[in-house]
Amino acid sequence: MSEQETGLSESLEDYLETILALEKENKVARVKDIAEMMGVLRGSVSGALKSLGEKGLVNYEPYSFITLTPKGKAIAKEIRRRHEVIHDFLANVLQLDTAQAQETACRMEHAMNRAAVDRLVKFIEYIHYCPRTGRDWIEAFVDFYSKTPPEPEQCRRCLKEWEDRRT
Amino acid sequence: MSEQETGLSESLEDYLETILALEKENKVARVKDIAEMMGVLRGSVSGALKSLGEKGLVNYEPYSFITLTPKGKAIAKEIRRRHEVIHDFLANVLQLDTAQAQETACRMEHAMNRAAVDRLVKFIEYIHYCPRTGRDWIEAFVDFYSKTPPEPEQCRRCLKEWEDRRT
DNA sequence: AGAATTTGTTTGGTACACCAAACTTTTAAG
DNA sequence: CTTAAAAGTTTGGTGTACCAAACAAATTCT
Repeated sequence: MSEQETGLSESLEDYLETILALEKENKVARVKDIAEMMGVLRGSVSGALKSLGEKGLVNYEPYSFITLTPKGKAIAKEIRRRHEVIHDFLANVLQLDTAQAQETACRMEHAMNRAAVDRLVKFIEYIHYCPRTGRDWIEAFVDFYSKTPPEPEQCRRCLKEWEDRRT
Repeated sequence: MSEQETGLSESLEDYLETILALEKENKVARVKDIAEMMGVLRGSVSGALKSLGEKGLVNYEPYSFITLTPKGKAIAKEIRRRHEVIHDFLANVLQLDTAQAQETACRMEHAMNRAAVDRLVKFIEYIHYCPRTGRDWIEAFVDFYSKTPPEPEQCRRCLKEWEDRRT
């Protein structure tokens, strides 16, 4: 269970994402670093790599360095993109703190497929694109969730502007 | 792995949610109905119920009808709330079709904790609360993602209104 | 009530994902 | 170049979640 378009388990998706990050950081991923970054033991990594190797997603010979195959890299990048988009939404729209956003994005990235993430991208773009929204709009949102209820004063003003505009 | 504040696996969270739905629909949950609704065999349900029983979340004696304990019901309602909020966002804000929204919400409900869902609620409220957003704003969003790029005409007008308003 | 059907349980087995720890290979130091 | 350390692998074991199918209890039908 719990795949999402990739046909991979959440766990294997996480391995690919981690390997992609390490490939960029160093040139190559080492078992030890994967293990550390994911908080598992080295033995678990070996098992996962064997599985990813059989699926043609990593180039893996025992005791060799690890790199992603083109197919593996494509999936890894897709997962990373999901993560980044979701994190952006959580941190910059919902204004969750970075740690929360990071953690939650890690879980959500396995739950949303391409179509959903694409739509979320459009949504975020839209917020920043339409001039009546943008930065100010997010700030108003912060106001909205931090003060309950919102100030009637400001609401009346906003509502009047709204009326003016549409007549 | 893969719990979220409840200390339960995704699977057990799903069982609770299903039992809650069946309790409302009928008076009581039957193993057969749980199995059908979740797409598993009856044997799997028995196992899950034993586990939920030991955790004090369902009242369960072999061959008896199944009801949630207060503790179980509280968790089930929390999960259901997450599902509903997320579905609302996906369907009515992102405008994903119902099936997509339903499916994705089913997975996301295990990935978002209370704080994140609460903030999402605030966000949705905000969209519908502030008069400069609301229904019209979602419609403009639909425009935004269906036509690419958006019509410059409408943008100029919108931008002018924006300028007028802030001076 | 007694047989047939439905519903629920149990058992044995699979797959996944991990750990612990023994083991092997590679790398680094002396 | 030999040995110590580090890195990687393997094996056996755990827990979860499921299926398949034999089994038991409860319902329903007659």
